[in-house]
Amino acid sequence: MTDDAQKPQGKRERASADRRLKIRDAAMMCFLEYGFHQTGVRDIAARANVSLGNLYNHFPGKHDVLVEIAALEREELAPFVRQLSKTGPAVRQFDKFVASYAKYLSRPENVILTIEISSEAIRKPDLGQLFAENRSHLTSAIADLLRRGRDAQAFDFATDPEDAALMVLELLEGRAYHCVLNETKMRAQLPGLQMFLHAALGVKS
Amino acid sequence: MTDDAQKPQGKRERASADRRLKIRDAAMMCFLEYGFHQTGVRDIAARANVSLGNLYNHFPGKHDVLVEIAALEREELAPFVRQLSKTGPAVRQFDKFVASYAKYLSRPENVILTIEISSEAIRKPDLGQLFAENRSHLTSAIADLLRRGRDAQAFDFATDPEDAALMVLELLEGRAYHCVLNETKMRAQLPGLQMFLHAALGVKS
DNA sequence: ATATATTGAACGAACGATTGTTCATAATAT
DNA sequence: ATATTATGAACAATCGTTCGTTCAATATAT
Repeated sequence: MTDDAQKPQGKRERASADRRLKIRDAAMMCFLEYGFHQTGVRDIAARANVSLGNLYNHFPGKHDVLVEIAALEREELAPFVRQLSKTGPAVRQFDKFVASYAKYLSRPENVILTIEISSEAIRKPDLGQLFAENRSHLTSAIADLLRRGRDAQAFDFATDPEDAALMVLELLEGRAYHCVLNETKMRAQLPGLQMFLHAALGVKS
Repeated sequence: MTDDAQKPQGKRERASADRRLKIRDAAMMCFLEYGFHQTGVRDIAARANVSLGNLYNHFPGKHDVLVEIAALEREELAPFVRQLSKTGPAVRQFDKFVASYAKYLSRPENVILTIEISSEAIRKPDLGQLFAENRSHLTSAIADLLRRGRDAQAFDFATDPEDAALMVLELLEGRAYHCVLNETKMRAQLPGLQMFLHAALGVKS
């Protein structure tokens, strides 16, 4: 009868999960605004309207909150992977991916959080691995598409597809980062980017 | 008679300048090993064999030490700018630049320090500007070379040269960063990178 | 159905360590 | 003698984390 009949959760578990999300989101906003190391655990708790001690009931420590955010990023990347593995004309699909991922990267918060995570990942192996895995899902999906396109002679490039996929991604992210720092529009960069990529991948035009 | 006759410095000024360098280098090592925010001022002073208070005689604060390091990076980039503006066959010159800059980026300390600086630059305008200027010297030098090469029909690309130069740089740095995180050799990536860039810039082969 | 026991979320004071910076004092070069 | 540099103790603030405690929700026994 009650609405929690569908999901086998008690009031308690549900509330707890909500709190976790609230803390995670508050932390995201803080890390975004101040940076990871400039954010205190108290800042997160305050923004989440949660007591300091309670935060530690939901997370072992500050570091783990960032890990949770990195894991969230993985979920946000999943739709792009799915989109890439659809069937269809390779070039058209590639272009759609580039455009949509560029749009995703045009939101500064996505770029800044990625930088924050990746800079922390240098010295924190667990974050590093999570980050690398996130990335590798995307690149292998791109690589598959490139291979398929090359087999169908829609692409013509000599580089190893896996390498090429990495470079496509690095190019996209590099431009996005550049746009954030210089406060320019990512959208304005898209045509040039597309041309550059088409040339690099040998798209017939 | 004395060797400091050439440079009009007293013993004192010279010693002071040396101290400054020692502090700067010690800070570099610390930032490299622990990261900027994980490094305490005391760590820097200790590694430089300098008292805590004395460090503040040479630098207004911790932030300014990082600025000094960013300024050093500018000097390290200058040779590449000079190399780029030499005369000679455009493609050959471009390849030499890519190879030598890739070699520079193959040293992890260069990459990590750049990340450390750029991540701090997001929220510190002065660092951001310094960083952007460093970068723009390089890109405009690359852009000039690309323009020259295209005029001589050694290159064939449709993108705006300034944009193309940025993308070349982002690609190089992106790959370098990737190599640091995954602990792979930058040298192994160079051939694929060269091919990719040649295709993108329409180098006849 | 009612009473009792168990659980774990919520809280904020308290902890010890460390932060970046300042300052009075001592040493030293000019 | 004077001006500059070197020193480390002292400062206030903040750090991430732990603590004992309260209390509401759940599970169990009656």
